[in-house]
Amino acid sequence: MKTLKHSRQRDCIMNCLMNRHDHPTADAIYASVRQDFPNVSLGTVYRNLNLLADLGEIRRLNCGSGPERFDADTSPHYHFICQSCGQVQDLDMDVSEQIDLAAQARCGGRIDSHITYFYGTCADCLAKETPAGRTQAEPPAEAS
Amino acid sequence: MKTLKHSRQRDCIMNCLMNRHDHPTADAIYASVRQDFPNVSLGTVYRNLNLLADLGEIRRLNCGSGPERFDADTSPHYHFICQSCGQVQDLDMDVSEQIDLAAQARCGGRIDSHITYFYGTCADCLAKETPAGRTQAEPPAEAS
DNA sequence: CCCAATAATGATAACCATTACTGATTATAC
DNA sequence: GTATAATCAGTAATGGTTATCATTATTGGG
Repeated sequence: MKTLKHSRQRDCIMNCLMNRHDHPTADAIYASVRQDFPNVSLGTVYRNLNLLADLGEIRRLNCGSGPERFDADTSPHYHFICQSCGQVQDLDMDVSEQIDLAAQARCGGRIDSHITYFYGTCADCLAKETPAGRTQAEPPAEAS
Repeated sequence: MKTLKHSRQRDCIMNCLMNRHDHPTADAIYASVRQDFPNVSLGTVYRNLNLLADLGEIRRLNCGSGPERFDADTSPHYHFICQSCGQVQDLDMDVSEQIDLAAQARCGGRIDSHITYFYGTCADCLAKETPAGRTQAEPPAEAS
Protein backbone atom coordinates (compact mmCIF):
# COMPACT_ATOMS: atom_id res chain seq x y z
CA MET A 1 0.00 0.00 0.00
CA LYS A 2 0.97 3.61 -0.36
CA THR A 3 2.31 5.05 2.87
CA LEU A 4 2.62 8.78 3.12
CA LYS A 5 6.13 10.05 3.62
CA HIS A 6 7.00 13.33 5.23
CA SER A 7 8.09 16.18 2.99
CA ARG A 8 9.26 19.68 3.83
CA GLN A 9 7.82 20.99 0.63
CA ARG A 10 4.37 19.69 1.47
CA ASP A 11 4.63 21.14 4.97
CA CYS A 12 5.54 24.49 3.50
CA ILE A 13 2.61 24.40 1.08
CA MET A 14 0.19 23.47 3.86
CA ASN A 15 1.67 26.15 6.07
CA CYS A 16 1.42 28.77 3.39
CA LEU A 17 -2.20 27.91 2.81
CA MET A 18 -3.05 28.08 6.50
CA ASN A 19 -1.41 31.46 6.95
CA ARG A 20 -3.26 33.26 4.21
CA HIS A 21 -6.97 33.69 3.68
CA ASP A 22 -7.10 34.95 0.12
CA HIS A 23 -7.77 31.50 -1.38
CA PRO A 24 -4.65 31.51 -3.55
CA THR A 25 -4.15 29.76 -6.86
CA ALA A 26 -1.51 27.08 -7.36
CA ASP A 27 0.66 29.69 -8.99
CA ALA A 28 0.40 32.07 -6.05
CA ILE A 29 1.29 29.26 -3.66
CA TYR A 30 4.20 28.36 -5.91
CA ALA A 31 5.52 31.92 -5.68
CA SER A 32 5.18 31.83 -1.91
CA VAL A 33 6.83 28.43 -1.45
CA ARG A 34 9.71 29.53 -3.66
CA GLN A 35 10.84 31.91 -0.96
CA ASP A 36 11.70 28.93 1.24
CA PHE A 37 12.51 26.44 -1.53
CA PRO A 38 13.96 28.35 -4.46
CA ASN A 39 14.04 25.30 -6.75
CA VAL A 40 10.68 23.89 -5.86
CA SER A 41 8.83 22.73 -8.94
CA LEU A 42 5.38 23.89 -9.92
CA GLY A 43 4.58 20.23 -10.46
CA THR A 44 5.41 19.57 -6.82
CA VAL A 45 2.98 22.27 -5.78
CA TYR A 46 0.21 20.80 -7.89
CA ARG A 47 0.98 17.25 -6.79
CA ASN A 48 0.79 18.17 -3.11
CA LEU A 49 -2.25 20.38 -3.45
CA ASN A 50 -4.05 17.49 -5.11
CA LEU A 51 -2.81 15.09 -2.47
CA LEU A 52 -3.96 17.34 0.36
CA ALA A 53 -7.30 17.93 -1.29
CA ASP A 54 -7.84 14.22 -1.80
CA LEU A 55 -6.99 13.64 1.84
CA GLY A 56 -9.59 16.25 2.74
CA GLU A 57 -7.10 18.54 4.44
CA ILE A 58 -7.74 21.42 2.06
CA ARG A 59 -10.55 22.42 -0.27
CA ARG A 60 -10.57 23.18 -3.97
CA LEU A 61 -12.54 26.20 -5.17
CA ASN A 62 -13.83 26.65 -8.69
CA CYS A 63 -15.09 30.17 -8.58
CA GLY A 64 -16.57 30.17 -12.05
CA SER A 65 -13.66 31.35 -14.13
CA GLY A 66 -9.91 31.51 -13.90
CA PRO A 67 -7.62 28.92 -12.37
CA GLU A 68 -8.49 26.75 -9.40
CA ARG A 69 -8.12 28.21 -5.92
CA PHE A 70 -7.39 26.50 -2.63
CA ASP A 71 -8.60 26.92 0.92
CA ALA A 72 -7.13 25.44 4.10
CA ASP A 73 -10.46 25.93 5.85
CA THR A 74 -12.37 22.73 5.16
CA SER A 75 -15.33 23.57 7.36
CA PRO A 76 -18.58 24.14 5.44
CA HIS A 77 -18.79 27.79 4.46
CA TYR A 78 -19.74 29.90 1.48
CA HIS A 79 -17.65 32.26 -0.62
CA PHE A 80 -18.15 35.64 -2.16
CA ILE A 81 -16.38 36.68 -5.35
CA CYS A 82 -16.00 40.35 -6.20
CA GLN A 83 -16.61 40.77 -9.91
CA SER A 84 -14.63 43.97 -9.92
CA CYS A 85 -11.34 42.98 -8.28
CA GLY A 86 -11.65 39.20 -8.34
CA GLN A 87 -10.96 38.65 -4.65
CA VAL A 88 -12.59 35.72 -2.89
CA GLN A 89 -13.92 36.19 0.64
CA ASP A 90 -15.24 33.76 3.20
CA LEU A 91 -18.83 34.36 4.23
CA ASP A 92 -19.70 33.87 7.86
CA MET A 93 -23.18 32.51 7.37
CA ASP A 94 -24.92 29.24 8.02
CA VAL A 95 -24.63 26.52 5.43
CA SER A 96 -28.09 25.14 4.92
CA GLU A 97 -28.47 21.37 4.87
CA GLN A 98 -32.17 21.91 4.52
CA ILE A 99 -31.71 22.94 0.94
CA ASP A 100 -30.10 19.59 0.09
CA LEU A 101 -33.29 17.87 1.22
CA ALA A 102 -35.42 20.27 -0.80
CA ALA A 103 -33.32 19.57 -3.87
CA GLN A 104 -33.36 15.84 -3.25
CA ALA A 105 -37.15 15.90 -3.26
CA ARG A 106 -36.99 17.24 -6.85
CA CYS A 107 -34.32 15.11 -8.43
CA GLY A 108 -35.23 11.54 -7.51
CA GLY A 109 -31.67 10.70 -6.55
CA ARG A 110 -29.61 11.26 -3.44
CA ILE A 111 -28.03 14.62 -2.72
CA ASP A 112 -24.92 14.72 -0.58
CA SER A 113 -23.86 18.32 -0.69
CA HIS A 114 -24.03 21.61 -2.53
CA ILE A 115 -21.70 24.45 -3.31
CA THR A 116 -22.70 28.08 -3.54
CA TYR A 117 -20.78 31.10 -4.72
CA PHE A 118 -22.07 34.62 -4.33
CA TYR A 119 -21.20 37.30 -6.87
CA GLY A 120 -21.23 41.04 -6.53
CA THR A 121 -19.01 43.97 -5.66
CA CYS A 122 -16.95 44.07 -2.50
CA ALA A 123 -17.02 47.00 -0.08
CA ASP A 124 -13.65 48.33 -1.28
CA CYS A 125 -14.66 48.33 -4.92
CA LEU A 126 -18.02 49.92 -4.10
CA ALA A 127 -16.16 52.75 -2.40
CA LYS A 128 -13.94 53.23 -5.46
CA GLU A 129 -16.88 53.51 -7.83
CA THR A 130 -17.16 57.04 -9.24
CA PRO A 131 -20.36 58.84 -8.26
CA ALA A 132 -20.57 59.85 -11.93
CA GLY A 133 -21.44 56.27 -12.76
CA ARG A 134 -18.42 54.96 -14.58
CA THR A 135 -18.92 51.53 -16.08
CA GLN A 136 -17.60 48.56 -14.19
CA ALA A 137 -16.16 45.16 -14.94
CA GLU A 138 -18.39 42.66 -16.64
CA PRO A 139 -20.38 40.38 -14.41
CA PRO A 140 -19.37 36.74 -14.91
CA ALA A 141 -21.42 35.16 -17.62
CA GLU A 142 -22.78 32.59 -15.24
CA ALA A 143 -25.22 33.33 -12.48
CA SER A 144 -27.88 31.77 -10.23
CA MET B 1 -20.03 50.03 -33.56
CA LYS B 2 -20.19 46.30 -34.00
CA THR B 3 -23.41 45.17 -35.60
CA LEU B 4 -24.28 41.53 -35.38
CA LYS B 5 -24.53 39.70 -38.66
CA HIS B 6 -26.62 36.65 -39.23
CA SER B 7 -24.89 33.29 -39.46
CA ARG B 8 -26.27 29.84 -40.17
CA GLN B 9 -23.64 28.27 -37.98
CA ARG B 10 -24.69 30.35 -35.01
CA ASP B 11 -28.33 29.50 -35.66
CA CYS B 12 -27.45 25.85 -35.73
CA ILE B 13 -25.53 26.10 -32.46
CA MET B 14 -28.37 27.93 -30.78
CA ASN B 15 -30.84 25.45 -32.17
CA CYS B 16 -28.83 22.50 -31.02
CA LEU B 17 -28.63 23.94 -27.54
CA MET B 18 -32.36 24.58 -27.37
CA ASN B 19 -33.23 21.08 -28.49
CA ARG B 20 -31.23 19.23 -25.91
CA HIS B 21 -31.35 19.43 -22.16
CA ASP B 22 -28.18 17.63 -21.16
CA HIS B 23 -26.12 20.82 -20.81
CA PRO B 24 -23.59 19.83 -23.44
CA THR B 25 -19.94 20.84 -23.60
CA ALA B 26 -18.53 22.82 -26.50
CA ASP B 27 -17.14 19.61 -27.89
CA ALA B 28 -20.51 17.87 -27.77
CA ILE B 29 -22.12 20.82 -29.53
CA TYR B 30 -19.33 20.72 -32.09
CA ALA B 31 -20.09 17.08 -32.83
CA SER B 32 -23.76 17.91 -33.21
CA VAL B 33 -23.27 20.95 -35.44
CA ARG B 34 -20.95 18.94 -37.66
CA GLN B 35 -23.87 16.89 -38.85
CA ASP B 36 -25.26 19.99 -40.55
CA PHE B 37 -21.95 21.76 -41.25
CA PRO B 38 -19.30 19.11 -41.80
CA ASN B 39 -16.45 21.62 -41.94
CA VAL B 40 -17.51 23.80 -39.09
CA SER B 41 -14.56 24.73 -36.94
CA LEU B 42 -14.35 24.12 -33.21
CA GLY B 43 -13.22 27.72 -32.95
CA THR B 44 -16.49 28.82 -34.52
CA VAL B 45 -18.40 26.87 -31.91
CA TYR B 46 -16.46 28.45 -29.07
CA ARG B 47 -16.70 31.93 -30.60
CA ASN B 48 -20.46 31.70 -30.93
CA LEU B 49 -21.03 30.11 -27.56
CA ASN B 50 -19.11 32.97 -25.96
CA LEU B 51 -20.97 35.50 -28.05
CA LEU B 52 -24.34 34.06 -27.10
CA ALA B 53 -23.38 33.85 -23.46
CA ASP B 54 -22.19 37.45 -23.46
CA LEU B 55 -25.48 38.47 -25.05
CA GLY B 56 -27.28 36.63 -22.26
CA GLU B 57 -29.01 34.23 -24.62
CA ILE B 58 -27.39 31.16 -23.11
CA ARG B 59 -25.75 30.33 -19.81
CA ARG B 60 -22.32 28.96 -19.00
CA LEU B 61 -22.06 26.23 -16.38
CA ASN B 62 -18.93 25.44 -14.42
CA CYS B 63 -19.93 22.31 -12.64
CA GLY B 64 -16.78 22.03 -10.59
CA SER B 65 -14.57 19.95 -12.82
CA GLY B 66 -14.28 19.09 -16.45
CA PRO B 67 -14.94 21.38 -19.38
CA GLU B 68 -17.48 24.15 -19.43
CA ARG B 69 -21.09 23.29 -20.19
CA PHE B 70 -23.84 25.37 -21.76
CA ASP B 71 -27.54 25.82 -21.18
CA ALA B 72 -30.09 27.52 -23.42
CA ASP B 73 -32.39 27.99 -20.43
CA THR B 74 -31.36 31.33 -18.98
CA SER B 75 -34.09 31.48 -16.37
CA PRO B 76 -32.83 31.22 -12.79
CA HIS B 77 -32.63 27.59 -11.80
CA TYR B 78 -30.31 25.22 -10.00
CA HIS B 79 -28.44 22.19 -11.25
CA PHE B 80 -27.70 18.75 -9.93
CA ILE B 81 -24.56 16.84 -10.89
CA CYS B 82 -24.43 13.08 -10.50
CA GLN B 83 -21.01 12.17 -9.18
CA SER B 84 -21.35 8.69 -10.56
CA CYS B 85 -22.27 9.26 -14.20
CA GLY B 86 -21.50 12.97 -14.52
CA GLN B 87 -24.86 14.00 -15.95
CA VAL B 88 -26.20 17.44 -15.17
CA GLN B 89 -29.92 17.85 -14.44
CA ASP B 90 -32.10 20.89 -14.01
CA LEU B 91 -33.74 21.21 -10.61
CA ASP B 92 -37.27 22.48 -10.53
CA MET B 93 -37.04 24.39 -7.27
CA ASP B 94 -37.27 28.02 -6.24
CA VAL B 95 -34.15 30.13 -6.54
CA SER B 96 -33.90 32.07 -3.32
CA GLU B 97 -33.13 35.77 -3.61
CA GLN B 98 -33.44 35.94 0.13
CA ILE B 99 -30.11 34.23 0.49
CA ASP B 100 -28.39 37.00 -1.46
CA LEU B 101 -29.61 39.49 1.11
CA ALA B 102 -28.43 37.27 3.94
CA ALA B 103 -25.01 37.01 2.35
CA GLN B 104 -24.88 40.73 1.64
CA ALA B 105 -25.41 41.42 5.31
CA ARG B 106 -22.21 39.49 6.03
CA CYS B 107 -19.86 40.73 3.36
CA GLY B 108 -20.15 44.49 3.47
CA GLY B 109 -20.39 44.77 -0.30
CA ARG B 110 -23.23 44.35 -2.76
CA ILE B 111 -24.36 40.90 -3.84
CA ASP B 112 -26.02 40.55 -7.20
CA SER B 113 -26.48 36.82 -7.59
CA HIS B 114 -25.37 33.40 -6.55
CA ILE B 115 -24.81 30.06 -8.17
CA THR B 116 -25.47 26.73 -6.53
CA TYR B 117 -24.67 23.22 -7.67
CA PHE B 118 -25.96 20.15 -5.92
CA TYR B 119 -23.90 16.96 -5.85
CA GLY B 120 -25.01 13.41 -5.27
CA THR B 121 -26.10 10.29 -7.08
CA CYS B 122 -28.91 10.31 -9.61
CA ALA B 123 -31.84 7.90 -9.50
CA ASP B 124 -30.46 5.77 -12.33
CA CYS B 125 -27.09 5.34 -10.69
CA LEU B 126 -28.68 4.60 -7.33
CA ALA B 127 -30.62 1.79 -8.98
CA LYS B 128 -27.43 0.39 -10.53
CA GLU B 129 -25.57 0.29 -7.25
CA THR B 130 -24.91 -3.27 -6.19
CA PRO B 131 -26.66 -4.27 -2.97
CA ALA B 132 -23.31 -5.82 -1.95
CA GLY B 133 -21.91 -2.33 -1.60
CA ARG B 134 -19.46 -2.03 -4.44
CA THR B 135 -17.35 1.11 -4.34
CA GLN B 136 -18.43 4.03 -6.46
CA ALA B 137 -16.88 6.92 -8.32
CA GLU B 138 -15.02 9.52 -6.31
CA PRO B 139 -17.02 12.47 -5.11
CA PRO B 140 -15.69 15.73 -6.58
CA ALA B 141 -13.04 17.20 -4.34
CA GLU B 142 -15.04 20.36 -3.82
CA ALA B 143 -18.17 20.52 -1.73
CA SER B 144 -19.99 22.62 0.85
C1' DC C 1 -28.97 43.69 -59.03
C1' DC C 2 -24.33 44.53 -57.91
C1' DC C 3 -20.85 46.41 -54.88
C1' DA C 4 -18.43 47.96 -51.03
C1' DA C 5 -17.97 47.37 -46.13
C1' DT C 6 -17.36 44.39 -42.56
C1' DA C 7 -18.78 40.49 -39.66
C1' DA C 8 -18.15 35.57 -39.58
C1' DT C 9 -15.81 31.53 -41.00
C1' DG C 10 -12.32 27.51 -41.28
C1' DA C 11 -7.83 26.27 -40.44
C1' DT C 12 -4.27 26.47 -37.58
C1' DA C 13 -1.13 28.21 -34.18
C1' DA C 14 -0.74 29.87 -29.60
C1' DC C 15 -2.02 29.94 -24.83
C1' DC C 16 -2.61 28.60 -20.11
C1' DA C 17 -3.54 25.61 -16.41
C1' DT C 18 -2.73 21.19 -15.19
C1' DT C 19 -0.87 16.48 -15.52
C1' DA C 20 2.48 12.86 -16.77
C1' DC C 21 7.08 11.25 -17.18
C1' DT C 22 11.95 10.59 -15.70
C1' DG C 23 16.00 9.91 -13.37
C1' DA C 24 17.92 11.79 -9.04
C1' DT C 25 17.03 12.56 -4.07
C1' DT C 26 15.14 11.86 0.45
C1' DA C 27 12.54 9.76 4.20
C1' DT C 28 11.42 5.74 6.70
C1' DA C 29 11.68 0.68 8.19
C1' DC C 30 14.59 -2.90 9.23
C1' DG D 1 23.91 1.62 7.33
C1' DT D 2 21.09 -0.21 3.69
C1' DA D 3 17.01 -1.29 1.13
C1' DT D 4 12.71 0.39 -0.38
C1' DA D 5 9.67 3.38 -1.94
C1' DA D 6 7.81 8.04 -1.76
C1' DT D 7 9.01 12.55 -3.23
C1' DC D 8 11.47 15.70 -5.78
C1' DA D 9 13.07 19.01 -9.77
C1' DG D 10 12.97 19.46 -14.39
C1' DT D 11 10.67 19.07 -18.39
C1' DA D 12 7.58 17.31 -21.93
C1' DA D 13 2.88 16.44 -22.89
C1' DT D 14 -2.08 17.19 -22.55
C1' DG D 15 -6.66 19.33 -22.83
C1' DG D 16 -9.59 23.02 -23.10
C1' DT D 17 -9.91 27.44 -24.88
C1' DT D 18 -8.54 31.65 -27.32
C1' DA D 19 -6.14 34.35 -30.96
C1' DT D 20 -4.63 35.04 -35.68
C1' DC D 21 -5.44 35.48 -40.51
C1' DA D 22 -6.69 34.90 -45.13
C1' DT D 23 -11.14 33.73 -47.22
C1' DT D 24 -16.19 33.69 -47.39
C1' DA D 25 -20.84 35.26 -46.31
C1' DT D 26 -24.13 38.83 -44.97
C1' DT D 27 -26.06 43.23 -45.38
C1' DG D 28 -27.24 48.04 -46.57
C1' DG D 29 -26.75 51.37 -50.22
C1' DG D 30 -26.33 52.87 -55.06
